[in-house]
Amino acid sequence: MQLPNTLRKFQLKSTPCRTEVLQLFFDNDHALSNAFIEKNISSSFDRVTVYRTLKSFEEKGLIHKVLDDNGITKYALCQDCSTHHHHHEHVHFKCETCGQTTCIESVDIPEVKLPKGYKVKERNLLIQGVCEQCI
Amino acid sequence: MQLPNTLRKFQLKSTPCRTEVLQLFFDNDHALSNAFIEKNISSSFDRVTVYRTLKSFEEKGLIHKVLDDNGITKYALCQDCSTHHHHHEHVHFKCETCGQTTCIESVDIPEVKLPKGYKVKERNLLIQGVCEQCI
DNA sequence: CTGTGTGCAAACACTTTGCAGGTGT
DNA sequence: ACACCTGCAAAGTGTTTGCACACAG
Repeated sequence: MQLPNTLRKFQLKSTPCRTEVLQLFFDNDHALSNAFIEKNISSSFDRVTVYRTLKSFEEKGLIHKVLDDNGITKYALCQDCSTHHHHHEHVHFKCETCGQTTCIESVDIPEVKLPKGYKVKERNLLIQGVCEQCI
Repeated sequence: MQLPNTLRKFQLKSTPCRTEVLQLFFDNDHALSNAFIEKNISSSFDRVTVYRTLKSFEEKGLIHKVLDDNGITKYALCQDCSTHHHHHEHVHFKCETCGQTTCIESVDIPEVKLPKGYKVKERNLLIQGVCEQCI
């Protein structure tokens, strides 16, 4: 019963697809791609529906895009978006072996001093390497 | 005469396409995408040839991939690859207005302490905002 | 001469758009 | 009841592959 509540909190209608996608986000502690969701979702939804689900989740601030080194888009839950007003400036780690990207919530992106004239809006730090499980 | 020399230095045969692509990298101080090269190259080469040119440049260490927030791949010259053995851990800045991604060579990525168990291989810091010209 | 670069056609992968019909509130 | 979510088909965009020919060293 938590899923529909969360959806409602973000002004999203509660539907089967949305509930199951959200469930996946809760069950996995790494960033999810459209392809991953298609493969791992219990019911089968249209590829397009999943794309649209992710897009509306993002628009409402429930998830955020996570940078990836290859071209595919991944999303992760905004842990504290509701409280901290879109704070997701933590480090992301991508394992070269298993391909999973995890949010390292405990590590903030350090302050960076840019030359004059740059107006900073968003910062993304992606670290690549091998994760605990794959070593 | 500098272009063929550079190519030779990286064990790349000197051809018209390669020379002109390399020229573009020298003329522009921002990261280049395949599309940009196609549009701005003087002679006209096949889209595929440009892809392959970029790929071989990267393999030989002449250019490196630059992260981008949307899916398209961009490359930039490895300024010191020859001397510092693949050192391109500087900050990248992408302007939301003009879309250009520039390497901020002067700013290194600060040290980050990850939790135990992560083996770090590569680090990418992408800062988004508005650049000097677009403010 | 030989390995490799190039062009063309086609395939592939990921994502978006349009529209008709179904569903949540 | 109405807005909006969903599925299907199709198109769009970025990238890769296969093959025959051309070219640099």
